[in-house]
Amino acid sequence: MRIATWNVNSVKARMPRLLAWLQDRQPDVVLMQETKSTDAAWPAAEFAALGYESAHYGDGRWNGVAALSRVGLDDVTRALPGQPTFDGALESRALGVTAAGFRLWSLYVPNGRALDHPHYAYKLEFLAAVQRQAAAELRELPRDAAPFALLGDFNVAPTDQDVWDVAEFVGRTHVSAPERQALEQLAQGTGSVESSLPELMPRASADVDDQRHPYTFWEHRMLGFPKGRGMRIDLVLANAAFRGRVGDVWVDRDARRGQGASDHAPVVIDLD
DNA sequence: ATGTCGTGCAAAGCACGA
Repeated sequence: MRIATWNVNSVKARMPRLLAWLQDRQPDVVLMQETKSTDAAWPAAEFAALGYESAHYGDGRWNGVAALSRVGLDDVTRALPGQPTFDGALESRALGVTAAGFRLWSLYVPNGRALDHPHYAYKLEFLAAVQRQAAAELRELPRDAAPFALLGDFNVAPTDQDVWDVAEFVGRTHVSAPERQALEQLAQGTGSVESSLPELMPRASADVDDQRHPYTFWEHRMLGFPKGRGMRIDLVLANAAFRGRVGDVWVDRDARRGQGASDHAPVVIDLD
């Protein structure tokens, strides 16, 4: 069983590489973020041709979350109960699905923009809503027997080692104490620390700058990838039932290379 | 600090978000 999470930064623009990647990597389940698609424009038929059912929840121009599965796709939940709005709008940033008995959430956490920006408060409120929903769903699970995970673009670097130069981030979002505390609360709420811990990543590419802290995102701007200026912000938070089945977690850096790449690389989880 | 992308609108240039 292979589960992946990937911020594709427009499904339309990524389609050629995405289809090739599915055929090459053969994931069973893929959680996507930033599809930038409407439900009407979602290319379900092209995914179906490769054997994937899909569910999509999208605004159109911004956001958009989705799930592909070739092992069943049920109990689709669009948005978090009590999810905060921004400028009065409910944004498509959360999609819950059940696949092969795995309860999974595809999450695109708000960026925050700046510490004094309303988007930052929105980000913290969103993380609190994730926490409430995770806690509610975990209470329903039979004695932690069912695997549960929160996957996606959290827009938070868990530690100082998860950004290319911490000095660049002083006073900025993604590294602030409240964001990291919200992430830590989430980790506690799932009965787990992150699954994408360094010791679980033996298959990280040989040319990774720091294999203990593989990045998942490099800005398109400023030649972020060629210069190695990355961040680890695409995360997997999982309960014990999920963690107990994890054989390997790795960042697919090849998907970040070359023309037509998203600014995020997929995080791939191989389970027994 | 911002060299790149992607989108939508309404028009091939800009505003916005990241």
